[in-house]
Amino acid sequence: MKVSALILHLESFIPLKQEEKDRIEEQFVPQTVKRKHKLLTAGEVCKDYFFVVSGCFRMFGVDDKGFEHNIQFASEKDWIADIGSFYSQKTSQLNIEALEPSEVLRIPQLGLYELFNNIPKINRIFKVMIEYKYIELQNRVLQNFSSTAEQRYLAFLEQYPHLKNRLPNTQVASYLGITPEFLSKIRKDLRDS
Amino acid sequence: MKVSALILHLESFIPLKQEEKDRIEEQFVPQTVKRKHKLLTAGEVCKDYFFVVSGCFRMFGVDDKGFEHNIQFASEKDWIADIGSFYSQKTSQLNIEALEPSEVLRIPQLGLYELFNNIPKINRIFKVMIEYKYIELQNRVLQNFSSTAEQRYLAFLEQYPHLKNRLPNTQVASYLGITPEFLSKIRKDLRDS
DNA sequence: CGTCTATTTGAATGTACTCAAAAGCGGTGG
DNA sequence: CCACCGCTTTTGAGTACATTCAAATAGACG
Repeated sequence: MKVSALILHLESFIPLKQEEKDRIEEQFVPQTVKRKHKLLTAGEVCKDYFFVVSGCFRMFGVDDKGFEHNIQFASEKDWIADIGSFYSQKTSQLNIEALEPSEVLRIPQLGLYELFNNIPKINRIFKVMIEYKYIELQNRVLQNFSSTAEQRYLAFLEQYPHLKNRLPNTQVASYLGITPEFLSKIRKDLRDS
Repeated sequence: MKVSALILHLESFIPLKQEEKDRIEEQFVPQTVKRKHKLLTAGEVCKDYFFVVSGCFRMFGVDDKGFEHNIQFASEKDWIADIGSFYSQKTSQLNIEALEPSEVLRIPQLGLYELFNNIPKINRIFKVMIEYKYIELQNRVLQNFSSTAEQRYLAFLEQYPHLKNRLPNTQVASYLGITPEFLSKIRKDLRDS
């Protein structure tokens, strides 16, 4: 049952009453996503928040030269949405795309607001979740400034061991902010040493 | 009165009852901070959250070569803390330092938790605040990947006009992730063109 | 007024990118 | 089961963006 993964995840933050669980389950819609299919396309408004039950996604932007830059990956038990677009209901500059066949639980804006208004715990859980994500991003900014591409690659392997054998290197390179060619050279150097 | 700046700021998110305002004011301690004085030093635990009433701060990390990297600035009506350290009560790797003579309102961990537990609105306000900061950071990551130092400098000037004539260029360079020398060359090129 | 810090400038260097091309790998259809 | 296609990975040569180091100049604060 897909929804149980979500409830399990939420309860790892704060235990929920049965009545609360029921109300939460009501708002989520299960969805199967094919590889390369997009949950969000730049130019659209991000109307839903997604909880990843299985599979893997990337969120990326495209610069003026047409190059894609991965901002984050999301796999099992992770959340993904362009929260800037979601809360403002302005068009998004970002894309969310499945890197594998995946299953998600989708909650539309109104459904989530319903939960925020009626279940205070959900507010607290979402506050804590975004705090974690904020800390992660902050570390990433700091790391991008203070270390070489090779050090960042090694740090990525340590921090996301469950992703390293699952993603093509071109996706990892895009996440690290380097070209696939350069990542290939880094990997060669690491093998040789 | 220092505290009124805080209440005004909070009410820009959600209106508060007089009773709530009183409870909030109780928890904050006004503090004057001299230039170059630190609110947080790497190696300590971040025990307080700060609201900046006047002045300006930088938060920075130091890499293994001893170079400082500015993660964020905080001036009037902004909040600053190493939230990773604050919530986990583990030692921080970051420093928070006044760039100008400043005034802050300090709230200790217990005081903030008291507010979180007794005033649900405060939870929602802090959730929204961190969401804004998250979006800002995300844009910064994307920009660092997709544009040159010159473009990032121009974007910085546009995004933080109130800071541009207030900060030494070495601080701006550290925020942009470049050397002061290179920023100087960028500024020269912009003047010449 | 002196000291300390910030800014500018230049030459040599390094890290990562561009472009091009070849080799590898996995899946699909005949 | 093999051949082919698309996509990823590797390799190399030349280049660009940004750094390092050093030194001169300018500014700011006490």
